[in-house]
Amino acid sequence: MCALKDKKQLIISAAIKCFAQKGFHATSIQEIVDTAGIAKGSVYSYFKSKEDLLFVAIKHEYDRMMSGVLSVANDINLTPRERLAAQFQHMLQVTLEYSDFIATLKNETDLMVNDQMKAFLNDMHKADFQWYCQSILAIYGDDAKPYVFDAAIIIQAVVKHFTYMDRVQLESTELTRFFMDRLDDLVDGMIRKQQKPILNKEQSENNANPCSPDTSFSYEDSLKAVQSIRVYIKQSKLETKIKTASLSYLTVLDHEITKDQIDPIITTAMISHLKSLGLAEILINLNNLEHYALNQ
Amino acid sequence: MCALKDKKQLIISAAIKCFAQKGFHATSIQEIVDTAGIAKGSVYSYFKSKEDLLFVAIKHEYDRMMSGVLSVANDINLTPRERLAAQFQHMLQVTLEYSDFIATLKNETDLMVNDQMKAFLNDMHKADFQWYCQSILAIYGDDAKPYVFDAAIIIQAVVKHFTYMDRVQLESTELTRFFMDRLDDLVDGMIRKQQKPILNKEQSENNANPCSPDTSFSYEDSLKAVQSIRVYIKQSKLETKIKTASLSYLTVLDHEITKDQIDPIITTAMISHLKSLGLAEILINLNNLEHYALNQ
Amino acid sequence: MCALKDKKQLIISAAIKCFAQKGFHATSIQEIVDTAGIAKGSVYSYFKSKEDLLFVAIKHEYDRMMSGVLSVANDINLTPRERLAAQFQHMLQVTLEYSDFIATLKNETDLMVNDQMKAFLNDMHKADFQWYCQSILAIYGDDAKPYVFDAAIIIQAVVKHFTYMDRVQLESTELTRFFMDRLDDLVDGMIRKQQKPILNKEQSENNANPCSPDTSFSYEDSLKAVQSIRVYIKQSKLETKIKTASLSYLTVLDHEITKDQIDPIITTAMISHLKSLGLAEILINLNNLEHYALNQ
Amino acid sequence: MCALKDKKQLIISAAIKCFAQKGFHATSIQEIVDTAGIAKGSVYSYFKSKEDLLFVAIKHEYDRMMSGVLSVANDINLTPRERLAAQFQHMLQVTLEYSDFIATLKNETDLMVNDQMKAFLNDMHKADFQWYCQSILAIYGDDAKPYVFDAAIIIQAVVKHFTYMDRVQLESTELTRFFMDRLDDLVDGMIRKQQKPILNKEQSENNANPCSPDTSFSYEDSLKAVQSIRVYIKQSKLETKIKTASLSYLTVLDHEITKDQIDPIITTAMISHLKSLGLAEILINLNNLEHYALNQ
DNA sequence: GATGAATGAGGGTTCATTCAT
DNA sequence: GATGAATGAACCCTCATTCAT
Repeated sequence: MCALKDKKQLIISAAIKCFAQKGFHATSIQEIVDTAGIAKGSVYSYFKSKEDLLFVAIKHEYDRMMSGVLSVANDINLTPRERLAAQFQHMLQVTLEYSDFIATLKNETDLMVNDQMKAFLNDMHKADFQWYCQSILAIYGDDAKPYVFDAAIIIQAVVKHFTYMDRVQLESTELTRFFMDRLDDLVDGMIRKQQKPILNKEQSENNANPCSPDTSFSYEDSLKAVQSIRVYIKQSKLETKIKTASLSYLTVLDHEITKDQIDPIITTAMISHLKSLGLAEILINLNNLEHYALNQ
Repeated sequence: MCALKDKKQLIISAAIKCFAQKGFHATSIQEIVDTAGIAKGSVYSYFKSKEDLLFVAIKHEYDRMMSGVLSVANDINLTPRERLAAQFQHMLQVTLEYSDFIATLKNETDLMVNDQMKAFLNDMHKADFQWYCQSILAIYGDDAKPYVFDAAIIIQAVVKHFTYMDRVQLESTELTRFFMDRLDDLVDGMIRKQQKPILNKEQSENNANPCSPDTSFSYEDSLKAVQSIRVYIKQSKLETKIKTASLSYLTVLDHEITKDQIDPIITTAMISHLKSLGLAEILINLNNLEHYALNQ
Repeated sequence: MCALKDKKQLIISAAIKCFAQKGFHATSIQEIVDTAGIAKGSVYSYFKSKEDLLFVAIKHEYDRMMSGVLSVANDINLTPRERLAAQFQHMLQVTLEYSDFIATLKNETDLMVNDQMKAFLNDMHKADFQWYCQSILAIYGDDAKPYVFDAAIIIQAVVKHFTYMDRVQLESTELTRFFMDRLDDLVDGMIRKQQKPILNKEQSENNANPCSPDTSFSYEDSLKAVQSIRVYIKQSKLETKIKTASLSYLTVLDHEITKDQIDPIITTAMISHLKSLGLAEILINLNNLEHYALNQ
Repeated sequence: MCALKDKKQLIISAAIKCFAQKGFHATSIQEIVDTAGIAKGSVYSYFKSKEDLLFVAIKHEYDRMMSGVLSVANDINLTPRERLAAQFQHMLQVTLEYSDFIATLKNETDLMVNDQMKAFLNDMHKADFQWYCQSILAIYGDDAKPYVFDAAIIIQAVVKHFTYMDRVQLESTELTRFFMDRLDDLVDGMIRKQQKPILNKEQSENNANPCSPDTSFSYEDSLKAVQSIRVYIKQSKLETKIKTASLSYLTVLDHEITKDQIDPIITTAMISHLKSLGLAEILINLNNLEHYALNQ
């Protein structure tokens, strides 16, 4: 009964371990199945392809790790400061358990095998960043408001750096205290100095964005992008009504792009509608289209 | 002669550009030569293999970038604080020029194709970190001494994070001011709070060390390592004198390892001599031997 | 200089020979390269895929064979009867030379690996049939007009059967005489009996039609078909003007299909335009769309 | 018992349907079981292998179709002409019911997966042809005798062509009348013109023969063939009496082959006896032996 | 008897590397 | 020195077949 789940998890664990050691592209399916101790063909009972295995594995490990982290981080009996500290502490504690997953994540470019992965990694970074922003605002109040992004990006960088430092065994309680102290130092300093912040909202959203719009996006690329989105939507399981509407928006988009003069209002509106579908798989293409359309 | 150099540089640039976009393993030689506009066979006139191309390209771009950075950073007319600021500023300014190189570096695991690359990346990180340590000590004096590593690792993390944030165009003067201010905030806070530092020298040396000594290094492994080094040195193009001396050191090392009681002084001395040859290819084996010998 | 052409021809010959012996799907690339005496990878220098190799090989052999057949068949110094006889004779004479190609063609279903192949085989059959129709009309005059299709399909069947009868060595002059005599017998009999013919124009067009419109074509299929055509046209090398226009027609088609009531006039017009592009690759989809649209 | 039969028939029907659509090699067991709505393993309860499934399915469908065709065709109350007409008509009427089977047969090469299949398809063609020969002789009398093979091969070609023309719905009564009329035209013409016929008995036997005896059959091959037949008979489920007799015949055959002078009478007799066992599996070997023995 | 997860040989394809021109 | 056709190892993936349940 549980055999299926177990085997899938077995493959995921083996894959994550291999990806951590050699990266996605340098890892062969053979190495994964050898690690898992199963036959080559079995992988394809559970995953459509090597790419799919990567995506499912990353997503699954992320969810597994986050479920623990968030349960602690969202404890409503804690003050915001205690909550952030709790989150730090928990994350540091599970670092070892998820060391392979974390090591796998270090190879951004290598993991971006398709738009789905790009969108997922992007979402991960953004969610991470936003949580820091919220925490900082809650802890330090309105005085810190202008510096939320500046502080968040620093703390994100530091935490990432420490979790990526493999094999170093640091005591998590002390390290948590250290992070909180440094955050205090930073925010206090920022508020005291009252200088212009480095990052505004928009810039911060590009933070560590592994799929920020491709500036070399061409006319042909945009046509392909529309096409690709159309295909995705058509085969999606959206309500018929929404699907039809979305396809209409796409047609409009197509017309706009083909025109000599792109109307930014219409284009933005259409893209906005499509973004609101919440389909991570097409997000990157929408971003690219948006960037292309607004810079013609 | 110059034509040769030009072509080599052309290939390196094309390779770095491709590696930046897709990673090392996902980039084919064909893509590189297409980008460079040359024939496939030509790559092998200048580089032994794809791995060699990666190594030479990374090293070359690193040297090129560093020559600029260091020339500014080592300006003796500046105070230590001004020097660090100058280094920040310069690094931020050249970020765009070296964006492909920087993007290539983001994929640590993907780049570690052999011991040579591992050793080189490790050295890069260490040199970086040590420069920050020295700067901090020089700027903040003895009060900061206990916190040098803590501060250095944070500032390293932050700078790396910002340089890796691609395409975000921030004004370098402001950003430099920002980095310096944050460093002030952090070091001031650390000194004021007078808490126990997080990192000691040893731990800091493992910082972001992608090829720290393999702790599972066995007796057999160490024998193999010595043998492997011996082979490498024999076929190397070192001066005869130096080569002979090095092989003698190796013989001593071999004896030590085989003994029941390894003499740390002798062992360290031999390894130190061998490290001073500057042969990146044997560095990792030397590190592993060192770790093994000192932990018996 | 000719090496490239030679090698391509070598691969084609080997492939056709293998396909003739075992069929397309049962033939591995390894067998083909063993037959050709080259390395596996070389196939992919000349052909995109095994499917592409099949298509190019069939098309190439067909053209090669037809160039000879047609040059004889179109000799304007001959009477229609002599022309048909000349065509028979020539075809029988080259049967041996092209025996592998002819044997390959016996496996209709096995060869229909994609729409391109389906369309090509269909076109082959149709061209064949039409040539017989024209010849019969030219030889026997208006009296034979009602029976053109009936006679043509019989003679086509017989010729095909004899060319497919491998290993039987029949004298081509006698066989040609035989074919002409039998055709005389048949047409004379038909005219004499003055019965209703079996085939009308429409039915005859379905003769051995391996890709007549798929009657189970669904709404989703039609959307996919439009999509597929759009992709094909976009990546085609049509003039920009024509491409743009074609894409507009497609958009209109898309709208029509999505509507509750499909307008047959508009739909037919759009499909007609697209058919006139002469792109064999999209022909089958257009046929399917036409059939679907007109039967809603 | 009946459930078993039903399931076997279910698998056969599903298999034939799939083979018709995509051919044997391009059809996977998975597709067949999906079509049948059963589990993958079940196929192997009823069939030894995919090849066996093909063979049994083809044979089964052929028998099923022929039982109907023959029951009509052998009606002794009809004149020979009425009998042939009845056979035509019946065949045309069941064309739809057996359309998948007929479509499957179109791919001769694809179906020839082993000697068993080759022999079976060959036998099918021969039986077909011989029935036409007999019918023609019975209808047109001795005048037609020289032209029996010529007429039969034409009518076989035409009927095959029409049955292979899928989806064309022609009225079977009219088509039967058409076939009979055309046969009249052809035979009348042949008798009237009194020319030398194209095919003699021997040539006609090669008609569409997909597995005529292997002319390169060697002495060693013939020994192997006898051995192979012996093994097959030993493990067969023949009556003990028949089995013993058959093995004796084989021993005689063995002796003959080993002799310097093979006695054609004895050899032919032995082979004839063995052929009469009706074991398709050994037929091809018997044919090869016969060919070898009679050409020494 | 029925099932479908597991197996691994073998398929098509890619690509680093070589070498004759 | 420059070229790119040729090579074949190794990749990802499919699928006929087996077997424990």
